[in-house]
This record gives sequence, structure tokens and C-alpha cells, in this order.
Amino acid sequence: MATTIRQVAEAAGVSIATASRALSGSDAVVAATKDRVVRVAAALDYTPSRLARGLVTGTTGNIGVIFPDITNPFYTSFLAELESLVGAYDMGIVIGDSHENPDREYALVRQMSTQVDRLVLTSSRLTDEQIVAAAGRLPVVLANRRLDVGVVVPPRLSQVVIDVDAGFTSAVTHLHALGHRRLTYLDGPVRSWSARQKRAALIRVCGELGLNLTIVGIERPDFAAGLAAGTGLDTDRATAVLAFNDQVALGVLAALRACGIDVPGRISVIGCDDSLPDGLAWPALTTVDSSSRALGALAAAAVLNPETHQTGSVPTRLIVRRSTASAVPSFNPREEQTQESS
Amino acid sequence: MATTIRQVAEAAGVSIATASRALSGSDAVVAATKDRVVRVAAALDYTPSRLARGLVTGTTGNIGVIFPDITNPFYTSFLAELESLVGAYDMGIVIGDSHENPDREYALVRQMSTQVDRLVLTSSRLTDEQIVAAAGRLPVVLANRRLDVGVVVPPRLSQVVIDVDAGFTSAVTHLHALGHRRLTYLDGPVRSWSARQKRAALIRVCGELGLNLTIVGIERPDFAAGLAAGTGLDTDRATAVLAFNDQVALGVLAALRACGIDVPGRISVIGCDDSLPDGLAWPALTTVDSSSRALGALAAAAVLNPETHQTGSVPTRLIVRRSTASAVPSFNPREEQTQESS
DNA sequence: TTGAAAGCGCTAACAG
DNA sequence: CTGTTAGCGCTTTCAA
Repeated sequence: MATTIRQVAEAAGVSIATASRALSGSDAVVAATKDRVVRVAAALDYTPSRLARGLVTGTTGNIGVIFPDITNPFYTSFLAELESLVGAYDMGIVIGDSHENPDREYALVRQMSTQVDRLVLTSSRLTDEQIVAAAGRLPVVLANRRLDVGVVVPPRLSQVVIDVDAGFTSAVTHLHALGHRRLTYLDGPVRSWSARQKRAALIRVCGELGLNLTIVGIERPDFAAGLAAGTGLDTDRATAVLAFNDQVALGVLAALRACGIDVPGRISVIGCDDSLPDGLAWPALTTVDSSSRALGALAAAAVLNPETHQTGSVPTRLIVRRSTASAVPSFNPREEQTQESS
Repeated sequence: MATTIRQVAEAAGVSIATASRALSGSDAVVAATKDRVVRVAAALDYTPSRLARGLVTGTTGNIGVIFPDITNPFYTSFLAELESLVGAYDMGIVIGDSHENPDREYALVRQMSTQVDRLVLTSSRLTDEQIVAAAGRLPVVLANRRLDVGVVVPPRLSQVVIDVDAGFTSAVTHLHALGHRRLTYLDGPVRSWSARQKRAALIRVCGELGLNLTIVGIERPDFAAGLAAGTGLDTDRATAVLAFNDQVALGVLAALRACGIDVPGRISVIGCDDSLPDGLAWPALTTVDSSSRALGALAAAAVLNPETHQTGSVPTRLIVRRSTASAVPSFNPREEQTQESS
């Protein structure tokens, strides 16, 4: 069994209360005693039980983070940033992977709520009601998701998001200026709030500029899905492809390369997120830059300051690289098509 | 405040002991009572406190996992696999990122030891003594690391590793058969046990086959480092490059492509690990396949069975793809060089 | 400045 | 079958 404070107290010849005070740096204990206790504790390799402390103080020193898929680099870098910032206050981090399953996510929320001080829900697949309920148990930070307008936001619920509007507007404007008129969008997960945001922005801008938009659903927003989508791509239907994220765009790039379709000569490709190290994509990928690290930083700030309701938003902007160029003159121009989705 | 078992007991008109028994599925409760308690608990949205339960039972239902760098996909997929397997038993997962810092790692070990049942140390940068000390506090699973021969292994310490020997032997043999005689190796982190293993295997095989080996140290085993190393590569010194992992190899590939150096025409490249989705690398990367997912599965098995000391090892094998080919005849053959390291 | 005692929420003997 | 009681390790009043 591990050393307890009781053993420390006995070895130091003081009461448990005094030992506790000495160890927690209370000023209500004389220096000599304090020193002795601290020394004894070190000698005994004493580590205070977080469980016991948590039970009495009501705070555990842990924060919980839940993802839909921990394999996705978007969440990994989010987590890395959050960890760096929060870890400095020596708080522990409890993680949970919902595997995109709302039921499992809610089970995780309940399980965690008894052992963490605050909860970070990334791209939550829960309903607004469930999220509000969770916020009733403990302070919650919603990341990459916002409650619907009209839902009353509980006091201890913070929301940090990525504002895709500017970036997507630039992306489509950029394509339009290059002469593109038909765009295919590879959409994100069905339950994803951010996917909905991106889709809405896209539909709006394409409508304004008069671009024909084809929306294609994919299974998971990863490289393999992009590869599959890129392989079956109808190059007659569009001269440009925009992907939900960089992983998917990378897959598209690989597929087109394998098919011998030139990028950006025959078709232009745009990604989203900054998850890719510079030089990985070939050709270099034009992308809507939106840092999940920055989102992690925002979440960390909200976590560390749970009393004040926080709202934050990460800006996006277009980074133009090699994968976009002028649209080729259409060989067999078709009649105008209406927007469709799958 | 959250609902406690006491409130459930009162509302159901039973003692808290009975409530506890009913909720934990004990058979020593009559069905009617049990039903009533369970129903009341559900109505009150009761969630048992893991802290309180842990304090009395001595088991928390959590496992701790510590990494040197959670950003590295090697650990991400390790974690994903571990999580799937362990999560099924609804155990929680507490993570810690040591940032390659042994002091921080040991602090994490201590902090975690009071709130998890078992600890998984991946690629630990601790000393053997520290690891043995940790195993004295709680069952430990060492992943991607093994204690030095001669160190007595404590009863509750399991060790799971990747056996790089076969894979690296094949890799060098493969290069040798293609006519390569000069090989550059991009080495892994200084404190890494697995890097030492790979280096040792390489030195041995190169010695046996008579290949000239140049070992180059890199900072972090990631894409950027590979890019840097690839850019400054001395193509006179070697006709083949072997990288510590696929991330680094990918960087080398990108650098050579940018420099207009043909792969595998001018130089062959080999990676390590299976962290890359198929089709990502261009040209397709010949690699020493070693699954970190498989390592995660081994770790999960050891975690779930802590009483029996476990030892496991993931096999490796060479997967030949496009990035390796015959060595070009040397234009300016130099005199034989001896092995060196940097 | 220190100690005694209460109690955080829960489980596990031990009686009844 | 159920209730009473005694803690798990710690912090925090309240007295001394």
C-alpha cells in the first residue's frame, strides 16, 4: 500500500491535521514543524491521494475531454495544445473516445462527471438538451460546436468554435476568379455541427456567385475516404474540388495522381484545416487555414476560467498554394445543373 | 450537487447499504426492492461517484497512459487500439504527455498512481530504477521498452515491445541484394530504447553484409525533421536512406522530390512503422512494417490481466513498394569508409 | 500554532 | 434478505 498522510504524521510526530496543513503550504504552521513534515514526507515517498482529496474538497484536479475519434489529427493537435496549457497547472486529463456514437458519448459524460472538474466536449454529437443537462452537472466547454440559436445557454457552458465563413467565402471567391463555375464539395460527418456550418457557408457563397455546387457525402473524413472519392470523381461535373478537411483533400490528390489527372491543370483542389506539415502534400495544397491548436488554446482558456461564461472563435483564411489554378475551358459544356446533395 | 446514494436510498425507502447492493447488482436483494431502487436511481439521474467508490474499494476503474509526445501518430494509434479494447470494460483512461522530459514523466507517474489502477508507460524515458519503483506502487505495462538484462523484473511489470530485428535485417538484405553498399540511417530520439534497438540491429546487419553505414541524428522523429535531413542529404555518401519512422521517411521523400532527385532512380528510401495510409507516400514507400496498433492490443491484454506477468512482442517484416530499386553505378567511387555516427 | 473530530460518498463486514 | 456500523485518506471546522 502507498504511504498515507497518517504515516507521515506519525513519523513526524504531529497530528494528521498539522501534516495536512504543512504539506498544503498553509501559513498557519510554524516553519520548523513544516520543514520536518515536508522532509519526512519526501523520505517516505508520500504522494497525496487525489481520490481522497477530491472527495472532501469536491475538486479532483482533472479535466475530461471527449472526442468523436481520437485518431483524427484535428483532435490530436487540439488535445496537445490543451494539454500543454492545462498541464502546467498540474491538472490531469481524462479522455474518452465516443467513436461518433451519441449514446457512448453520453455514457462517457456521466462516467466522467464524477471524477473531473470540467468537461470539454469536442464536436459533440449529443443533442442540445443533453449538453445542457451535462452543464448542469459540471462546467462544460463546447468545442467546435454551438448550441442552436434559441436554446438558453446555461451559466457554466462555454462555447469555442472555428468561424469558417470567411475562409470558405475566400475559397469560393478565389475559385470563381480563376474561372471555375462547377464545384464539388466532399462533405463531412452527418452529425457534425461544423460540417453543417461549412456546407451552409458554401451553399450561400456559391449561390451568390452563381457557382454550380455538387455535394458528395463521405463516410469518415480521412485519407482513405478522400482516395475513394477522388478515384470516382466525375471530372466533367466539376473543375474544382473542395474537401471537408486536409486529410480528405490529400486522398483526392493521391487518387488524381494515380489516375494521371493533373492538379491543378485539369482540376483544382482545396482543403481545410492546418493539420498538414508544410511540404507533405504534392502539389502543395491550397487550404482554408483553421487551426485546431488555436481552438485548443481557446478551450484551455475557458477551462481555466469556468466561472465566466466564455465564447471564442478562431478565424479562418484562405492560403493559396499550388493546387489551384485557372479552370480549363470546358470541352463539353453541359446545361446548367441545380444544386443537389447526396 | 449531484445525486448521492443516500438520496436514492431515502427516496426508495431503504438503507444506503441496500441501495448500494441493488445498484451494484448483488443477488442478495429481493427483486422487488432492487427494481424499486433502480427505478428511483434512474429517475433521480443518479451516477455513482467514482472517487468515493475508488477510495473504499481501492480500485478506480481507470488506467493511466503516458507518452513522450501525443502528437506522434505512432502513439495515437497505439492509444486508439488500447482505448477500444479497454473501453469495453468501461474503464476510464487518464493520459499524460511527458514531452520527452523524464522529470515530468516521473511527476506524472506519481500523480497518476493515486488515481488509476494500472499504468501504461510508452517509450518511457525513465531509468530502470524509476520504472521498477513505479511498479512497486501499481501494476505497470512497459510498452516499446524493455528493462536492461540483469535488472530483476518486479512481479507486476509487463513488457511489450516491437521486435525490429527481423524487419531491419530484411531491409538491409533487400538493399544489399539491389546492389546498395552505402546506407544512411536517420536515427530516432536520443533517450529512446527502440531507437537503440534499431540502431543496434542496423549496425549488426550492415557489418555482416559489409555495408557502409552513416548514422545521422535528427531532432524529433517527424516530417519536418525528415524534410530537413533530406534537403541536406549527401547523395555521394549513400545510395539508400533508411529512416527511424515513416514520418521522417515522408519528409525525406518530399525533400528529394523538391530537389528533383529521383526516388528510387537516384536514391532508395525505406521507412518504418505502418502509420501511413496506403497511397499517402509518393512514390509508395518501402517500409519495415511494425504495427503500433498491435502493440496497443498487446498492452491492453497485459492491462486487463495484471496479475500474470506478461511479455509480448510484435513481429516486423519488410514491405517492398516503389521507393527502393537497384543502386545506380557510382560515378565517383570513393575509398571505403568506416562506420561513423553523429 | 496545533489537535480532535466530523464527514465527503461509498462499500463491506457483521448482525439481525 | 436488510440495516447498522466502521472506515477508505484526506481537509476543515472548532476548540484548546
